[in-house]
Amino acid sequence: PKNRDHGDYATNVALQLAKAAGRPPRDVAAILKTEIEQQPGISAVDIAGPGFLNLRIDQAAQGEVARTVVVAGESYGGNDSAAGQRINLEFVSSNPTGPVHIGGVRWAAVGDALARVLRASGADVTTEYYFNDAGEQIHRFARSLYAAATGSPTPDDGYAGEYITEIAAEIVRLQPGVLQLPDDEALELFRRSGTELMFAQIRKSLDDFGVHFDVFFNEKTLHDKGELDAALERLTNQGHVYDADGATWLRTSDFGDDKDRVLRKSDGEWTYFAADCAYYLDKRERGFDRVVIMLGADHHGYVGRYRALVAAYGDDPETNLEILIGQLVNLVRNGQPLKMSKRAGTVVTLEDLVEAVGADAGRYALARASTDSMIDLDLDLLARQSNDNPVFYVQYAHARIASVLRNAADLGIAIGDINAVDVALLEHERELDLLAALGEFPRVVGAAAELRQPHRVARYLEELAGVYHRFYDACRVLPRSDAEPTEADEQLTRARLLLCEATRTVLANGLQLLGVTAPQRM
RNA sequence: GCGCCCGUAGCUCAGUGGAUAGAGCAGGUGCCUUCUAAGCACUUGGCCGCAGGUUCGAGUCCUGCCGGGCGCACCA
Repeated sequence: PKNRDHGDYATNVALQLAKAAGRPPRDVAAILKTEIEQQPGISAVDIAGPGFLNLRIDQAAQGEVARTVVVAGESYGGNDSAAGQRINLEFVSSNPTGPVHIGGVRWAAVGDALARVLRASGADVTTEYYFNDAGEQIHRFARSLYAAATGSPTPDDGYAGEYITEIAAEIVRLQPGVLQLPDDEALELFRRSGTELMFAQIRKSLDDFGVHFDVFFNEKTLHDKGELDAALERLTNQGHVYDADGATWLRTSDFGDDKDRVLRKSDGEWTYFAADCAYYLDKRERGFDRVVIMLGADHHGYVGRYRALVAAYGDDPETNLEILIGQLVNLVRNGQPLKMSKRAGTVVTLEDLVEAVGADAGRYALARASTDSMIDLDLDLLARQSNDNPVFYVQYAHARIASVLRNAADLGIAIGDINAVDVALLEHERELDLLAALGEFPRVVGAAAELRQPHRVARYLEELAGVYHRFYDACRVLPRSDAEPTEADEQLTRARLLLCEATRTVLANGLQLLGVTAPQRM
């Protein structure tokens, strides 16, 4: 309950059951009260208001949370809310024609945190990055590199920017003869080497951000292995493909899409969507029963066709597919919106963000917001390293505890035999608040996994950090230098040290789920 | 025109149909002669966009409207 006057735990289950039971809520509550009162660890059950059940648990049972947390250690927070699910989680997947820009960064932070939260909740997760290294945009990329290498102007439909000239120069350095080759051969070499160098740069920047994908999947392999043909054949056999205007179409409108989609254009080229069809099938054949794709709001129009292609295969879009749409990131500097323009050189990349504010501040700022809301990222604010960014509030709590534990060790004070600690001594209001908060963690992680909302973990950590700071302020852990502790004092010290270690564990585990470091000192 | 997301304190945002709507920042007043003051305590600040509806109960669900963002290709 929000209000501790309503007990240590509260439930509205009697209100929920009243209709089905055909009895007034308070009558249902009375029946439950009798049952619950007999359970071990329960000290009181009260019926309140329209039929809430407010439970109080024994002091000792409350304190056991601290011991449970410390014994579980790094595994505390684990739960089974997503147990047994085989999930392929695709995110970022920005084109290998340039660095990961700020839009993709949000998914890197949120997607990676979601993967961690799902794993902690029992899911078998493979994270995947899809490189669109086939098709027209790669040819543009190659032409842009070639132009840059020869000092020609950027093609009208090409890519500009410093990274193009840098990569072009790198290719010329590695392949000194490239400019003497015939045009088509040179272009092919720029395409191949350019995408490889771009891959490497993208992987490096993600790596520096602490995001490590299990699989980097190249679209080109779908083409090379004939998987588009196989997908087309399968969809044709299912009876959902037709020819019109010289093109080959998938009748997605049969499955709720706005209009049918072209698989193969009248010029014989595959569409991007055809590759999507093959890619989905590839994932399914690799054994994933749930294909999860995170997309920016600027791509939400694809949801309909994705669902339709899944249905066209005979799969169930409700269970086999999940598309998570996240709103876009606005870049702000000094409170003014920053327009990104490749020509003006104001493109902000993942590398820029890490360089400007560090991976911790960047990841936390992105991961603490609900993906349903647009966020403004103020680079100056983040770089200031003040408590404008709540990450420092949380990290500070961790560092503060680490300091207490260091001091305890210096004084020769140890928790000792963990089973001998008398956790019933933890009875101060601030201690009980802290114990209650610690006990919530597994449920928070489970909910974050189920709802695909890793930001819940961040918000929880901010709450927990606050509860700890208030505990720290009210409850002295270590003896003062001028004190002569009694045996009772020493027992309380050990119990509080255990509570500190438990809190430190949860803060560290939570930060780990967000891919943020838990510092020993600040 | 159609579709998705948002509208909660001065600002940025939490809030899984429950009890008196929260946090950070900003503003005000205090607290370091002993474990980290990147902290704590107290305080100022709310027609939860508007109007209906469902419900024992709505910031939360439904409908309509207003305002903002994004999207509606044989592009990628």
